[in-house]
Amino acid sequence: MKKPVIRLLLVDDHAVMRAGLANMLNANQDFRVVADASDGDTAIELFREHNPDVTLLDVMMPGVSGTECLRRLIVEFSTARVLMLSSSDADEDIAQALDAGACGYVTKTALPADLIAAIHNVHAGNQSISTEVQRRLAERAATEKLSRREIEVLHLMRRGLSNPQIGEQLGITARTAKAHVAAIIQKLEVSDRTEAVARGFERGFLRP
Amino acid sequence: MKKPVIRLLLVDDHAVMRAGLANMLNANQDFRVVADASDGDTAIELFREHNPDVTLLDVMMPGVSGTECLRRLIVEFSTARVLMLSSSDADEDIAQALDAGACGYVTKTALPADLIAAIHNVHAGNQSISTEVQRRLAERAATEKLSRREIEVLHLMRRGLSNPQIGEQLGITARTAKAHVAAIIQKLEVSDRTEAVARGFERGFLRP
DNA sequence: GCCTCAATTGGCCAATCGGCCAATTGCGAC
DNA sequence: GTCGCAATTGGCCGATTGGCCAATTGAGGC
Repeated sequence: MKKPVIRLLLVDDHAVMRAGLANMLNANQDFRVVADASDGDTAIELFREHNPDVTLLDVMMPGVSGTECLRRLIVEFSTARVLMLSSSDADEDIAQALDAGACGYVTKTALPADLIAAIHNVHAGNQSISTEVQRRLAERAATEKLSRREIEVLHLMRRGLSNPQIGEQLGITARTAKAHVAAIIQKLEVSDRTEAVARGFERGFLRP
Repeated sequence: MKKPVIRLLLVDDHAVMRAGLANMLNANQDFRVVADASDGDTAIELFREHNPDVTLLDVMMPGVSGTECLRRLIVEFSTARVLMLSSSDADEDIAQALDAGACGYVTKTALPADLIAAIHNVHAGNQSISTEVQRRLAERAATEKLSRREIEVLHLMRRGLSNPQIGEQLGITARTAKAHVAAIIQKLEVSDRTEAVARGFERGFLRP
């Protein structure tokens, strides 16, 4: 028994996925799933209780988002090793997760062997980011990112507000709102506000 | 052995999910996963080969969509029993799948026990639709649905085309394109084309 | 302390948008 | 065969949009 068992915490709102993962990982001698949660709050509680070696955390969750949950975990347990699992490959999700301190990012389309390798990697203290994810990150770095205010404006655009309405909502002039919209259109390299919103969904700034 | 084993085909582009499901379902005496596929074409081939009792089919797949795969299966094997598995709860997906002849629709947030019950249901020849899904369907029935042409126009709006450009693309007058856009805005109960596109993403007409 | 960048605001203009009126055609349903 | 609906097109008008010019302020980084 030179290899100690790696104790895992699973966090995913899809119960079927959790059960499936648990089954699969427990079948491997190297792992033992010690707890699983369907939401961020429960996840943090269970982390306190079990102090797992590696946490598998789904990015997309109702309520406390996966990324937000990650942030809170890192604040409380700076040594926590977290591997993000994601069905979304929106670059915004990836960047935010790694920014928040994730040790790795695996999309759910990855092969089981890749996932297992990633867990080992993360447990060993390395980063684990697939080439596909790295490509996405590079693509993102190439394009300008939106400022906080612009994200805010994008959310109002999505709800069908005109420039004057956006201004009113934010307590600024219609003219300024217009400037923000113009900046968004330019940065996202689109031709109008409608395509900007569409791009917002593609990039992960906006959620269905 | 009064209960014959239910032979299953799994179709999901997420390898991790497939492996997990297979593990979980094979652990149950009632089921045996006889094959699994990561895309629609392979799924149809494997169906021909194994003729499974029930097929679990993911809605969201790259290439041939889950719903399209379902349609083809039904054409070739009219008696095929297919249970749709979905991480999306967009009403458009649900309606299309059931329209195409799915025997049931289970979201991935369902409990494993619910999934198992659903498989039994479908195998017995019943429909299996969760109350949550039924609620969504009712909500959808309440609002008007878009015509084929309008869906087409919505896709062009999403790409940032103006009314004249949409007209050109479709070989119709700018004025007609405008009429379609107006119809879309009215049916989706939104205030402009931008919000219409956002709603398109929410409802499932558009994909990130 | 300086410097960059986000946020803010102004005017001007052609193009586009959304809403209102009304009309014809053709296909599938009952 | 008739009904309903989708698709098509027209004109008109006020509001909104996006692009272009330029400027000030304040916060955070080096």
